[in-house]
Amino acid sequence: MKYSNATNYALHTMVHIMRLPEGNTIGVQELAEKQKLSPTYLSKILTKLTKAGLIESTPGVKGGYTLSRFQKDVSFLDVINAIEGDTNLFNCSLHHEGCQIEKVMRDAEENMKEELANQLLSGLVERIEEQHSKPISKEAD
Amino acid sequence: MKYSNATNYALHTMVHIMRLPEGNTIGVQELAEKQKLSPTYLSKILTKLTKAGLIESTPGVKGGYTLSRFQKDVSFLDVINAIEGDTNLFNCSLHHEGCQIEKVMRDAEENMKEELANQLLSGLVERIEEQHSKPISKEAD
DNA sequence: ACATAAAAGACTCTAGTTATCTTTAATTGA
DNA sequence: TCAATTAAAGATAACTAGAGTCTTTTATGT
Repeated sequence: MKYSNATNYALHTMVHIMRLPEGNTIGVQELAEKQKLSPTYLSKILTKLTKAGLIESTPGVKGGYTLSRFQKDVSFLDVINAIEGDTNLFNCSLHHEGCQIEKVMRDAEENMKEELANQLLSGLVERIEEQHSKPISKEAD
Repeated sequence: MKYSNATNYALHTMVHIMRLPEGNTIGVQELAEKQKLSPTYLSKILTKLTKAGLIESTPGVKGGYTLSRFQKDVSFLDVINAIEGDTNLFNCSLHHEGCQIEKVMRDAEENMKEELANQLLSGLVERIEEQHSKPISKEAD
């Protein structure tokens, strides 16, 4: 029971794209290098993010990826759902209605998701840039 | 990304054991029947619960499983940790220190685990028995 | 010692994740 | 219009974790 690597990469990639100068696009090649992934693999992740409307893609010579002009406030949950899909962590094995166990599990899960929905990538980026502007610090996002 | 079936079975099994008359033991055969599992498979789950100290086991003729005399207040998280192990849902793929993404993910996860730690099986059992004492209700725990 | 029941070990099967490689489709610029 | 570029899609392979079975061993009570 772990979040997939893809979700991990997706979050880092989103941060990377958000830190680009306004309006800039970036290709999968360059993004892949930073995380030491094969471009084709990262490409699939980027396609998912695109389909979820978190970023926009344009093929062709001056193409690449950029932030979506529409969805401004992207949350952690948005990214997670884009990659993993919107699913429940727990489903009662007995498939009956009104399972009290399932209810408790779902409530707890909701606590986590609520927090993940409240946490915006914009806030994260702010903290990262702040961190980088401090005296001694390594590249870490 | 889902809780394992084993966790599911473990929770249902714990409820079953807790609902036994005080001091009673129950064998893996009978427990397995209720959930339509093979005894050997459920046995592994029960062994994990035993090693975690949530239940006690005695082999031999009048043996079986019973609640632990020591750990009285078993939480959902206790059961989950017994089966899945105490691990994190998210580990930064870049393996660097102070990853802000990891921090957010861990905080959110903590929200869920806190709730799971607060939710005791005893409370759950109470609600189930209450549910069963009402006019129209199906067997559902 | 014998019957019973849990524990441990070896093993299979399956599904999902993690990739890679190749082909196709869309866009730009000459 | 044609060539270069870049994303998207498809097929496939390798790996891993989870799910489950079967067999053997260990512990307990009569």
